[in-house]
Amino acid sequence: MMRMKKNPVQLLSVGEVAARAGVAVSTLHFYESKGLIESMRSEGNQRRYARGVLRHVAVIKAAQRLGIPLAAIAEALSSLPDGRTPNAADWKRLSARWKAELDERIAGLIALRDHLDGCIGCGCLSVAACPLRNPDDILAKQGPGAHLFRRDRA
Amino acid sequence: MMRMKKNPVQLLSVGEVAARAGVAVSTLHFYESKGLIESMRSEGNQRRYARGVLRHVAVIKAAQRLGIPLAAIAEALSSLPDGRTPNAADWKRLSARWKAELDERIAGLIALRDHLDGCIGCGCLSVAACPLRNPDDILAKQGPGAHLFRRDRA
DNA sequence: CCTTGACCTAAACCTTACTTGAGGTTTTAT
DNA sequence: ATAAAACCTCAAGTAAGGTTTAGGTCAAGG
Repeated sequence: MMRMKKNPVQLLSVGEVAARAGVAVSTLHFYESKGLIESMRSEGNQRRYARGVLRHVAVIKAAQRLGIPLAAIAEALSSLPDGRTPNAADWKRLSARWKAELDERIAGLIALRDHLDGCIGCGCLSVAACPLRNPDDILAKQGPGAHLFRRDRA
Repeated sequence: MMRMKKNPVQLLSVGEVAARAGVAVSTLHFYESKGLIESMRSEGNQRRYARGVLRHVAVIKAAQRLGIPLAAIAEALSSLPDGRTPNAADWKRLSARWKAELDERIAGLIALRDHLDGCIGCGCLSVAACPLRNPDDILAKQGPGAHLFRRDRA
C-alpha cells in the first residue's frame, strides 16, 4: 500500500497529502474545487502539492472547528501572500481575525446560557421580548462589522 | 390579510401559529413531519393547534441557537409529559440538560481560543500533536456521556 | 508484459433544515 | 354566492460539506 517514489523534488501526491493531513483524497479534490488549496500537475496529469499545503489543510480544519464556514475560510486564506510561503506573521493575522470572531461567539453562548434557566422555565419566551428568542438584544452592542460567522442558523 | 375567525375554542390555525411564533408555515409542516410538534385537524382537514405549540416552537428555536440539531431537540421534547401541558418543572429539566451541553461547548471553544494564537502561528499544527488539531486532548477530560452536540462537524 | 494500486473527471448521492412549486380544497369576507 | 386568502399534499429544489460511484488512465513491481 502507498508505494510512492522517493519524493523527488519535495512535491507530494494527493494520497500522501491525504494520509499526512488526515483527510480523504476526495476532500482534497473538493477543497481544490472551492479554491481552498492549490496544486500543480505532473506530466501524467496527477496532482502535486508543495509541502505548505499540509499547513493549509491544518488551518482549514482548525477553523472549521471554530465554526467558520468554508467560504469564509477561503476568503481568509486568499488574504495570504501570493508568491511566497506565508510566514508566522501572516498566520498570526489570520488567527487574530478568527480569535475575535470566536470571542464574540463565546460571549453570545455565555449570554444564552445565562438566560436559559430563567427563560425556558418562565412565561417570557415571546418572539418580541425574550432574550432567548432575540439574539440581537444580547449579542449586539459589541459593535457592528466582522460578522464572519454570526450567521449561525437563524 | 390574515382574516381569521374569532378564535372559537382556543385553537390556532397554522397561519396564526406561524405569525405568532415567527416562523414560516412550511416550517411548521416540516416540524410536524419530524415529530417536533403536533396538531389536530379541523373538519376540512386543516391543522389546528393548542396554544402550547407556541412555547414548543419557541423552545425549538432557542435550542437551535444553542447548536442542538433538530433530531436531538425532538428527542428531548419527547421526554415531556404526554397527557398534560408541561409545567415549569418539565421545562426546567429540559433547560438543565441543554445547559450542561452548552457549558461543555463553551469550555471547548474557550480552550480552542486559548490555543489559537500559539498554534496557528507556530510549527506545531501536526495531526498528531497539536491541541488545535486534536479536539479530544483539550475537550475530553470532562468525563464521558451526554455528547448531545459535540458532533459539531468533525 | 501485465497486473495492481494510485490517480483522473464528472456526476450522483448523503444529511440537515428548510423552501418552493404544482395542483387542488376550505374558509371567509363581501 | 363567489372570489380571494388560507390551507392541503407531495415532490422537488437549495445550500453546505463532503462521499460514492462509474469509467478510464498512470506507474511501478514481478
